[in-house]
Amino acid sequence: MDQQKLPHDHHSGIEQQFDHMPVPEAFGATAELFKLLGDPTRVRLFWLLCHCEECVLNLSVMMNTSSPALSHHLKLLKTCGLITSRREGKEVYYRAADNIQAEELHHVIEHVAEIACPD
Amino acid sequence: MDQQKLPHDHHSGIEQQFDHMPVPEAFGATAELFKLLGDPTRVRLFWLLCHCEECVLNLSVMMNTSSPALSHHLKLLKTCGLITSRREGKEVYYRAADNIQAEELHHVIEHVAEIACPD
DNA sequence: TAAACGATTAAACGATTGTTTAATTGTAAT
DNA sequence: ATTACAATTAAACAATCGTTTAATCGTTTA
Repeated sequence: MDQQKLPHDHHSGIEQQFDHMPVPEAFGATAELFKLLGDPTRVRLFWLLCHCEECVLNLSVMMNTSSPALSHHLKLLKTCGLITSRREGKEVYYRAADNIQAEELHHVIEHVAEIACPD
Repeated sequence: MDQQKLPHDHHSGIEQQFDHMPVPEAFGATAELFKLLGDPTRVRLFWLLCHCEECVLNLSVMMNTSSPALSHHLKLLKTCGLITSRREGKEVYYRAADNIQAEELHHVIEHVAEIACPD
């Protein structure tokens, strides 16, 4: 929102206020996070990983999804830092990351979806 | 997650806990909301409407987007109840809806995007 | 009632996304 | 080494999404 004049002047004082409107790029990372949880499989998977740490095979059964598909979703969630993983023998365990973004998004899921979370 | 046995037993007590795991449908509405804000244009538009009430033409200039495109996004946001509109003469004014979902998502945007919000 | 203006809708296009199937990598046990 | 098992990667496909262009709808004013 640079200094240009708006077509209509509704006397809302909006022009001065938004001369310093954040540039589009400022929202890119946020949109990316939301897009990640904008898939039914993925938001359910993330919610699940907020409540347990499990290996891919168990997760795929809990989620009723093929493991290649799940692996794909896990990779996306991990790339954005929403979940972490550790290998133990042949298995890789995933769980929600321990950061503010993950906590806040978990909270929103609970609140918006009105899902009763365990413990 | 019905009563079925998991492939691996990691003794985490996860099986009992998630016998009452929410069904996939429970996450549908939440995913829909996140998907809505998973677009850079739309999340920026929503953020803008959290801070002002404006007509489509002004919004399209602020957003640097064509009005048909903007109209499309506005419709989506309105359908999910994140924004409201009122007509005044030839113009239609939009603003963020006054509900918990909108407030909470606005808060997440601020927090995650680390955007300094006016006033 | 015409003309002008703001907003919305419709159709079409290119781009992105999620799933499937098959092949591959990594680790442990025989 | 070779077999078995868990996880990931690759390629291909249908489906969805966001933008553009053009046409239409609704309201106000001349």
